[in-house]
Amino acid sequence: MATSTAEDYLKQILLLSEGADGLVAMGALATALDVVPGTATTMVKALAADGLVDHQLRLGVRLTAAGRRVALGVLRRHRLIETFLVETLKMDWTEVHAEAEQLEHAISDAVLDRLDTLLGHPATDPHGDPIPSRQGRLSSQVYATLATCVTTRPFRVVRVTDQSPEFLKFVAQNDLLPGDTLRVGGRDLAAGLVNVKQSGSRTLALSLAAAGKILVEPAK
Amino acid sequence: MATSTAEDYLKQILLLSEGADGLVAMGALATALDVVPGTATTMVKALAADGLVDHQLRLGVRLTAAGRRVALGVLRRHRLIETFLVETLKMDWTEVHAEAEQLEHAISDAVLDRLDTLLGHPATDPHGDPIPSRQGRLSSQVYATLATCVTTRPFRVVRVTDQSPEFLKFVAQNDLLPGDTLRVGGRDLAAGLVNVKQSGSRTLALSLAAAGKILVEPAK
DNA sequence: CGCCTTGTTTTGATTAGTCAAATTGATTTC
DNA sequence: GAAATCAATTTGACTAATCAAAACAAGGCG
Repeated sequence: MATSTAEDYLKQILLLSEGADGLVAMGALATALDVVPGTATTMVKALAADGLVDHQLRLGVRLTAAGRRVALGVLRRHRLIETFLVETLKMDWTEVHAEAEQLEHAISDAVLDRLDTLLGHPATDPHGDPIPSRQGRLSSQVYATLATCVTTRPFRVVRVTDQSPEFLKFVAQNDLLPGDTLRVGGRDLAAGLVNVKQSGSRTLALSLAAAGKILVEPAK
Repeated sequence: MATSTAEDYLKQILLLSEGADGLVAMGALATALDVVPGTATTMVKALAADGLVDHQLRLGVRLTAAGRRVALGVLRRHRLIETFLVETLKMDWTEVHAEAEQLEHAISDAVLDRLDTLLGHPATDPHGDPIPSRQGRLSSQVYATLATCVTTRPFRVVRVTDQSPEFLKFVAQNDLLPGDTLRVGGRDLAAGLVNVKQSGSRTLALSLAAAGKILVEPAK
């Protein structure tokens, strides 16, 4: 079992259930995987037969312990590969996601361990996403976002939760990379805008939706 | 087109047609790919329909120019990956073949180019197999083997043409690695044996079949 | 010359993954 | 409380890759 397609389903279920109550809707899963809903239903039934997921008919799906183990393995491979592509091969931050999407299904544990060692056992990938440990432990720290943090103190960006090249490019061009510090000047909820104050008295406006994808922690 | 399976067929046809008159028998292809003959026939017909191979009914198959281009690309990926695994990740010489078999279908040209640069544009992989250039040029130098070389002068191993871990392990344990120098003491054709004299007056006997897999060039 | 062996091709089934479209179930909405 | 809406599931069909086993072609041999 555990074909590359199955791995994709499991990984996606894991990602979509983060934060939520755990049940992932079929529609959301199908959209994320770019298949029609019926296909997702069929595949989820097969995964359920293998004991990798728990399918609540008509309500959604959640990972079993076994499925979660597989999914964390895939996620570890994905994020270590991304880190390798950026750190070692100096590839563009904004494009490694797609590369890793392919490689995560082809790389063996032996190679992965070497990579992990070469990189010094990194805790997060270049986007700030935590890398599951070899034992399948995933740091699930809850961070504030630019949409939710207080305006009274400076913050440092720790993670960007949108892997699309467009968004990542925007982030890079506006100094919102993990590690960059800033402070939220204020929010206009009616207009759905967040004002960010950066170093050098520079100011930047972004939508609440975009702000919610930038996770931060108190600076210093 | 060019699924990962098709890539494997094309690569294998290229490898099997080396040296031979160019026509690869279906049986040999099927054996190399570990499928039944009928499967090879079916797949070859499909590749022929795509203009990647020339199928001579009942006689065999050869690559077209387009097919050769694809096959050389796969071979380049395979051998560069092997080199990377050994040089950069310090993996075991005898096991990287299987790893590369998977990765060669998942790696993009962008990543491959970085790898090539990182490794300093190597001309051969760790087994001494030539790496096709980005333009699809493949050095096809003809070497003597331990089964064919003269006994009057020393030689240096340049290539080992059997990727099985067992054979590679044997090679490594007996100082027959690419770069090692030696001299053929004599041959007993009746018994099918070759006697090799190594540094330190060490002597080693191996079968003609094994000797034929070790390519050499005049030392110094 | 006809038979037999060997290798190749065909045929019919199977598995994994997918889509389009019809159907079903559940929830709002009136 | 029926009707309308929306998501989920089912059904039937398709593609890629494979196998098992039957059918076939071509030489080689008696």
